[in-house]
Amino acid sequence: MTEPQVRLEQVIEKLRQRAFRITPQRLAVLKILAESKNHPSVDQIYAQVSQEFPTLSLATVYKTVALLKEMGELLELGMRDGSSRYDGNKPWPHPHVICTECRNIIDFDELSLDNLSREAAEKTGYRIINLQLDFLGICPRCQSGK
Amino acid sequence: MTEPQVRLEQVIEKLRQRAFRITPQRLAVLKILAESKNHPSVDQIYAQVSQEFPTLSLATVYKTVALLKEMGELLELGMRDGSSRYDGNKPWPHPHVICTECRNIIDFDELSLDNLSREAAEKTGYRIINLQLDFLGICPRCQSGK
DNA sequence: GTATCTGCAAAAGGTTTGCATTTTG
DNA sequence: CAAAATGCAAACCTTTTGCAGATAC
Repeated sequence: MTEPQVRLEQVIEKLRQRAFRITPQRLAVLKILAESKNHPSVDQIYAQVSQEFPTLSLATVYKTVALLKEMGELLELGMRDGSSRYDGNKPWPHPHVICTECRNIIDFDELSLDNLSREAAEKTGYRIINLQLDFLGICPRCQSGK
Repeated sequence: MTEPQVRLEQVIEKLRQRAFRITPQRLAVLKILAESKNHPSVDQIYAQVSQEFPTLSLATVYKTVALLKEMGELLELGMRDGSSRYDGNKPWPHPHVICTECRNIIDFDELSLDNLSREAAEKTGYRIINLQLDFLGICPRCQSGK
């Protein structure tokens, strides 16, 4: 995991390079995402940043997220219900383990996806751009009925 | 791949066992799903069955799909955009390769997911119930600009 | 005959869009 | 000062829900 403040600087630099503006709202959203080990949803980002910026709108969060995604600086985790969760610290594809009860999401880095990707490309002829591997289950905490 | 007519009989039998009714609408939806190698969406199922049953409603297709899912006789493939595609022939988790241009979906059976599942369970303590592995890319046809 | 299923229309829920206003560089 | 970003509200789209009427067993 990249240090949050380092990661934040990286993304700010990328924004500058492409002449996007560093607004206070963006900066606040960026901060949350740079340290996002909990894979927040847009709603969660909004809720957190709102405390600091009461005038912040959901639309702005959505637009910021879309921008970062387009820049390749944000990993979008599409949930099955149509909503998404985000990882702004490690924006490349990696496996996740998702609790279907409490919706907690953790990384599962023991498995590299590069080989799988290459293999799929060879066997199918597709040019593979992206992949998503999700394990769905019940986390230890929810198993114990906490 | 199970022969479509065999698969159809299997599912009908399961429905009978649980005292669900075999309506003409259900039967028509079931037929499409039993031979679904193209991983149809609800809309596509609806469009196809509508030709035979002009009075069919989307809601009925959704309800049938939900029932089969609950019975474990249908695999739901959650797309990132909130929509879903279905496999009624092989209802257990298996990897897919998805074209982001034409939305064509093919199976990628060279890779077994059972070991991955077990490994994730051991390493994380989660009880793994389900998993989804999707490769996203451009199919050969779309690469050639057809 | 009765519990279940169908089909319509309305509601839901996350996300996107249009546009007037504000702000950044 | 010009171009870009914000914030509001309306629009979108797939899926879900409630309910009256129809139907399988």
